[in-house]
Amino acid sequence: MSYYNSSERTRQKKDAKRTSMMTAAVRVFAEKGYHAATVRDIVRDANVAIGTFYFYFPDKETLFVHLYEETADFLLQAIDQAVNSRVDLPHQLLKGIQAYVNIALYEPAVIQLLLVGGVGAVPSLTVRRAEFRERLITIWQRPLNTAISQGKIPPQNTRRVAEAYAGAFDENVLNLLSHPEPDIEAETAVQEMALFALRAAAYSGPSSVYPAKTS
Amino acid sequence: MSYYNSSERTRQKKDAKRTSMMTAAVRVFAEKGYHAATVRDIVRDANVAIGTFYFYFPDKETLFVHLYEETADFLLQAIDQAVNSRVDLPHQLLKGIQAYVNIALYEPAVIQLLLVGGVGAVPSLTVRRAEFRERLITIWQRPLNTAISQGKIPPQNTRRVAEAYAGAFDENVLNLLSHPEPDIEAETAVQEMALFALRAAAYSGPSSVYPAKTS
Amino acid sequence: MSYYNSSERTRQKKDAKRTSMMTAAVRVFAEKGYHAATVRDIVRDANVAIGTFYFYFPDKETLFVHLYEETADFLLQAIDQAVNSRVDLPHQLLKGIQAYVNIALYEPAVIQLLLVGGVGAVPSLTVRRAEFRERLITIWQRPLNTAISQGKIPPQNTRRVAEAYAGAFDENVLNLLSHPEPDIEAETAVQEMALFALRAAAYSGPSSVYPAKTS
Amino acid sequence: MSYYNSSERTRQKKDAKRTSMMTAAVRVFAEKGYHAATVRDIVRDANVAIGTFYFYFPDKETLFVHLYEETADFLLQAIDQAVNSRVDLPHQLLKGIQAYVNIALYEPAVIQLLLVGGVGAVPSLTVRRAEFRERLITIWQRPLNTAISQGKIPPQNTRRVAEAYAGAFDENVLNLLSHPEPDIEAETAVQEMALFALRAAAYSGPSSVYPAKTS
DNA sequence: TATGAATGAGAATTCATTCAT
DNA sequence: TATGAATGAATTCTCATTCAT
Repeated sequence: MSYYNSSERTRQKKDAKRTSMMTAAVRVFAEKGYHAATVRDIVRDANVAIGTFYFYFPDKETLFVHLYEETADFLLQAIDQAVNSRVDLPHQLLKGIQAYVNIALYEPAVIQLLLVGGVGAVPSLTVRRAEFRERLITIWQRPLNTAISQGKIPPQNTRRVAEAYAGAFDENVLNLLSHPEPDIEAETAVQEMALFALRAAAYSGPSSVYPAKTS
Repeated sequence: MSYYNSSERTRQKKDAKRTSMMTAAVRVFAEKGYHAATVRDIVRDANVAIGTFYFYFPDKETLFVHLYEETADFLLQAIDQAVNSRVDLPHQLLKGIQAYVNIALYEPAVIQLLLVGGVGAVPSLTVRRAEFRERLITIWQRPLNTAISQGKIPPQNTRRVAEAYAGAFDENVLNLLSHPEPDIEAETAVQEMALFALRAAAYSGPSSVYPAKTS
Repeated sequence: MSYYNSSERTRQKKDAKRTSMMTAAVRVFAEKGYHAATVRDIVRDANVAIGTFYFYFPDKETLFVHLYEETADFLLQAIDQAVNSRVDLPHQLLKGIQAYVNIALYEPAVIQLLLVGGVGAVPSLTVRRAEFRERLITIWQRPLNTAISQGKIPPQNTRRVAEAYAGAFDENVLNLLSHPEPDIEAETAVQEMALFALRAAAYSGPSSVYPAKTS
Repeated sequence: MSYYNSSERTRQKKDAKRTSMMTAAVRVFAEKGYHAATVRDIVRDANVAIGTFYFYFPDKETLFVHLYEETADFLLQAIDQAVNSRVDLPHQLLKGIQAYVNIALYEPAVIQLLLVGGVGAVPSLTVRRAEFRERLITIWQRPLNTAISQGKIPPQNTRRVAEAYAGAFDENVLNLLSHPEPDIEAETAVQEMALFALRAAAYSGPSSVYPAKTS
């Protein structure tokens, strides 16, 4: 075991390769979807032999599910942090949406994986997808509940509204991405989405989230 | 699938076999998704031999795409008709949503096929999916534009709002279906969805779509 | 179903192919043993495509186990019938051994399959092998028990003796088959084996099983 | 595997690693059979890296064959010594059988390896197996020949009888081992096997090998 | 028209073996 | 000597598709 203490560099190399393979896997899965993506596609993209794949991962499905969960965690955490960084509903929505759109712009594979890639593909994914949606909905629901208890918005079925938010934002983001130059339109989109959400919650406080627009 | 009876393509009675295979295909595709559904599954369900499948359809993918389009047409037409049956925004939204929810309740396969089944599965579907979303968005956009020109709602980016509607309704419907007894909750859901949409469009007319609820 | 009543010829053809594939499988399994025999070997031998194999059989292991059981049944039945065709121990042994040796000579694959081919190979075979040995031992044990009750041989542990018979005959047969011209030596071998078995059971009746040897 | 300590090959203490791998290999091969046993299984069991395996052994098959031969040598030598330690047929058989049964009881892996493990599995083993059986048969044949020349048993085909002995003892031992508590029954089994063998050789001298049993 | 036996490309996975460190 | 990451040939099995009847 301790014959050569090269274990440090080896470890790092191994981790690097592992990471590079996962990156390749995300690329391929995002591009082709779970079924159409073959293990051969992945290893070709990662420039390793097929056996190497199975040295690092037990099988294709496990890797996919793992990637899905990791990606979901990443997205949810980002949105959640953004939302929690503010205390008033307008800014909570704005920041949350901003976080979502940013990820969509700079890591489009995240959206591909979570919203498109493996939707009806892997049986064992159905559960994870449900969990992902549930957590996403919860993230949007919390600020709504708070706003109600603070009297900022009237009582309403926040669960349903949060669901609607989640679906609405997905569709807006997907459409944004399908544009030729998404980043240019992004800021406008974020504001419109936030205003949409605010109105939908019957928010009647300070109407704009941008102080400049004082009208 | 009762909704196929309304299709022009199936008026020829002689190919009841073709119809039965398409019905079976919808069932199987909806249940298992595109990839997991095998041609054998379909013909077994339709009680015909596998050769018969290839007499009527060129291949699995073509059939799926065809089914997807037909299903999309069916759904879009139903929503469109419902929307167009009214002239005021509140009722347009209400009716449209109602139509959507009804179809989801009584032909859940439609939702499976369009929203879940083959999303990231079939390459040649990407285009059709885009078209489907586009048309769906257009359906929701039109009444918004009308309402603006009538001064019922303030000017706004109706395209973005319509996208949000489409996504929001999908998510609400999907969540509704995942409940144990969707039909019981359906009416409430429809109203909440309509109110959500109305508020989101900054509608400020008669606040309720149901006269009884005068509060 | 009844469109073409060619079902008769088709059925027969199918059965014929099925049989020919099983024959090929026996050949290959007997020659190479379970693991070394690949499905490709079998279909090559049977002159069909690899898919055809899986059209007829669920998988390699199931086929092998089935073949093993069928072969075991065949051998056991043959020996059992031969033994039961006589009533005195000498002839029972003689006939039983004769049957065994005959099968070994004319269907050597039977011996390969049962004694060599898949001994330590397939987990699910362990049970079948144990059953096969058990039944074989029982076949040899019965005439011994009868002989004891008739006073033809002294009381003894017939179970152990029957085990010894089974093992002894196997080894004799295996050695016979490894000779250049087994059939020439076969008759002598059978007699020697029978005499061996008779002596081993302490049989003291008419010493020869062949009436001609009256001395 | 204690019996390898007696091997000349392992006298060099420096390669305890080699020995530990061989021991592990015997364990694993005996437990799973040649094909199911992977090199990884072996090195895991021996607590070394997989590369180490290939430093000591050219490949899996060579090791197996080597192990088989060594194990065969060990068993044959033990039986041979036991047989040669006596001069009269009854005790020669008794001692030989005793030696065999003892090894089976205390080193069951020996029996697994030689009789079960890789019988039809390794092509290059066929020859070694034949040699092993040949030597085993010879061991049993020699005392028979001696007994004939001493007039203790009538002339007979000692080759065939020796084959039968070998097969019979194998089967008896295998059955003994498959019992829940083999060691309890072992002594009885040995005596019955010896008497079986004596009778089968038409031995008519002092009937019991145990003077006490004077009946 | 209808059948279903037959095909074979292609997918996932295993595992003996090599080799840079 | 020892390690274990990396390799890729080989295997089993699936399934869309074809075609003789």
